[in-house]
Order: sequence, then structure tokens, then C-alpha cells
Amino acid sequence: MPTPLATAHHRPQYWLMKSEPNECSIDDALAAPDATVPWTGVRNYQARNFMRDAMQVGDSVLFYHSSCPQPGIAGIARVASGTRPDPTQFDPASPYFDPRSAPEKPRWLLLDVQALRKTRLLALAELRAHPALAQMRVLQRANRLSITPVEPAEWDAILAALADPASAVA
DNA sequence: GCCAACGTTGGC
DNA sequence: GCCAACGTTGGC
Repeated sequence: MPTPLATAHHRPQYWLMKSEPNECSIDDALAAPDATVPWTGVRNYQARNFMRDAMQVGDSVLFYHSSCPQPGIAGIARVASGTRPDPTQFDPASPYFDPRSAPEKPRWLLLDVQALRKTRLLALAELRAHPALAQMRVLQRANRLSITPVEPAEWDAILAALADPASAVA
């Protein structure tokens, strides 16, 4: 799906990025130097194009834990660099190795993500139950994109839910 | 481990 | 360029 990029005013500035916590959890990201990790392993063209064409340094990121016992939003982060080739595509020992990609013509990109803080886990079920998030991209059925834009109103609703201890599940 | 959904591949 | 087969994602 094309993203409107014609004017800076309409460029998405909020994103949700999925990470498998047994690969890189919010704690892992916070423990990294400068709390910054290279976002390796994106192997989907749409997600790559978001990084390449739309995401900019300073954009806000919901750090989402996926493929784990407790999927949901686990922290807040920011885009910390522009894109560069993802070195794992050239590494035969990496699970992200892509034999069809050549260093002189890299197929896959990454950017740096800086973790800002850990939040309480805003579980997937809680996201689904929130009326303001009904249209949220990541909640649409069978969404497999690892990077999705987040609407400003959705961002606000999520931050409000994160800040509201009454809505926290013990 | 199951399986629905969807992206990618490759034969034609 | 079609489309069936295949692989992957990711919640459950």
C-alpha cells in the first residue's frame, strides 16, 4: 500500500515495530550501547519501503513484542538513524541470509532504533478491546507486517492507556 | 503444534 | 502476466 509522502505534513511520524523478545526484547534494547539496536531481519518489501521512504530520525516507535507468550506493546522507542544495508543478508550463518542479495546491490535495509523506556505490557487483547484502536493497522486480521504506521490519535490513546494505572492488568 | 492468511516464487 | 504451490508469520 502506498504511503502518502508528498508533504511532510502527512508523513507518518508514529510507527509500531515488532520484535521477538527472545531475539531482542525492550530490555535487550535498553541494555545496548546508547540503548540503540540495528533493526536487522526485515525481509518484507513493504516494511523495507517504510524504513527507506517514510521513516525519519526522531519518529516515535511503539516497541511491540511478538511471537511470544505475552504479545503486546512493551516500550517506547525512536528512529535513530536513516537506512543502510542490513549486513545479515550477506552472512550465510545468519537466519536472515538472502543468497539472492549481493553487496553491490543490497536488497534489504535496516535502521537504528533507540529504546527510550520500558512500559507496562499493553497486551494485544487490551489493544483489541480499546475502541479508539479498532482501525489500528497491526490489529487488522492476519497482519504480518513487522513495521506499521500508527495514527496520531492511536498513539495518543495508547500513551493514555499506558499512563492509566486503572487500566493496567495486574 | 495448528492453521489461517498472505507474500513470494517460478513454471507456463 | 497468471496463478498454483510453497514458505512464513504469529496468535492461539
